[in-house]
Amino acid sequence: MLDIKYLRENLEIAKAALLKRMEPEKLDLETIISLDDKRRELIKESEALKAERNASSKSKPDANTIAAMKSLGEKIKASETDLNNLEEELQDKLAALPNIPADDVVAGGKENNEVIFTSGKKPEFNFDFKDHVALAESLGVIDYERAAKMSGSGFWCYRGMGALLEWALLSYFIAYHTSNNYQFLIPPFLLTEKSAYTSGHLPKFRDELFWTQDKLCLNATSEMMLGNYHREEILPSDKLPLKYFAYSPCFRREAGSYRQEERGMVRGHQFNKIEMFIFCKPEDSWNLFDELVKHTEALVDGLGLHYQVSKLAAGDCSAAMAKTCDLEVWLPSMGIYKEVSSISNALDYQARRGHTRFKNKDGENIFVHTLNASGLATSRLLPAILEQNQQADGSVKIPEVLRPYLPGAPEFIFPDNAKI
RNA sequence: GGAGAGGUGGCUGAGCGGCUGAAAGCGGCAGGUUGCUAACCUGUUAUAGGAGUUUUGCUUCUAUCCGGGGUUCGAAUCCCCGCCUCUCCGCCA
Repeated sequence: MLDIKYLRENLEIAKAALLKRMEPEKLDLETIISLDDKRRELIKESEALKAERNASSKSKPDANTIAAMKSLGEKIKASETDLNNLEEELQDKLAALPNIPADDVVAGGKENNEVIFTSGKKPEFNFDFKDHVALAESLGVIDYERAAKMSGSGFWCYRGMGALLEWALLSYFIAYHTSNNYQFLIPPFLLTEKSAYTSGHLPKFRDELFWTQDKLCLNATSEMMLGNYHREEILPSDKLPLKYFAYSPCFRREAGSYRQEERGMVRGHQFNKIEMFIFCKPEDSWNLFDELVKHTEALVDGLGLHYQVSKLAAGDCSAAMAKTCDLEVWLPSMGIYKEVSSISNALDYQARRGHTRFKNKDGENIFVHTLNASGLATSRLLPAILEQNQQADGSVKIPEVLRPYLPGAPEFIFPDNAKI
């Protein structure tokens, strides 16, 4: 959420910046400001009435005063109702505004995304290469059919070497983040509606979430959890920045999104992800943003995959974020790069919603900045590893960093002709 | 799922429907005392939002005792609903 005071004082700057990501006809800051003007008037009015009441309630009033206060009480109630309605309207309008894009974020949508870094080269195959679905089938690492039988479409079951490889990836990430002094959290995988609002995923993604009969929803990214971790807290300033990473499965309905381009594990209802999350002082957030980009790059470099990093245009960043970079791995069978990590700086936008603050030198409570980055989502890495590392004989070379986490530290996965 | 107990400032913990933003203690901060430390003494000590102002300080008002409603001229205090914590019983692939 943006700061109404900031908007009042920097109307033109804010407007210009927001237009980088919004349609002009959808941006109406003037209405918001005038609602706030009205809100201030009502506060003045209602507080004057209350002051009057408080003045005569300091001691026992006489009969006349009691009669007068009775009608005053009704006025107060009416004025409070007006104020509440108005505040709700203002909050809704304010909450619907996206974050102000950072200065170096260009205007427009996806088409203006800019590749800022490329690592490695597209692998070339002098044989008929397979896509990851075919590879997973012949290697016996993923069981799509039985997963569909158990859970319906959009799920898969890791099997044997596939399950071990998935676990190895997670272990590799965990070891990496731990060595960088990020603290490991395994959060609950169900969260309350309030938490989903605070994280900014509601109301927008209501239909994308799975809901339980207890009005809890399944975690769709642990960013939802981590953003709430220090909700309504004043963090000790000497403990900042607080660096966390969390593991969680992520559940998404992905209603109606199936396309040929998203076969296999590229998009599903459940996948594993490790998420980095930082709470920091405002002056540190852009340095930490760069740090997060470096960490995600280092993880993919370690796996030896070809990838690119894109800086997203304003319209393609999620609403809470001032700037986002995506790290995308190359999927040869599709001829495209697919996102495995999204690195974002929310500035104080999320913290304002969650009331996460710290005390600065002058004793003032200031909203922290929050950043998050996947580190990483496995469901597109495994396809990239299978496809980019496939050999002429149908085997797949296992990235060296993962071998220590696999029994016998194997160099290759071979087709499994004995599977049932 | 059933029965009960509870939730008050940074912490412990009082609290009678009105003079209680809230006693007392602890802690924190500033100062004093003091060879040093400890002890002691004095003062100070929440957050948010309005308004004013000689505008970075100060004045003033309002709200906040888990949250939301209600009763009342007036609620930390009484009533209802919810959330959370604890105890006991039941259930538990």
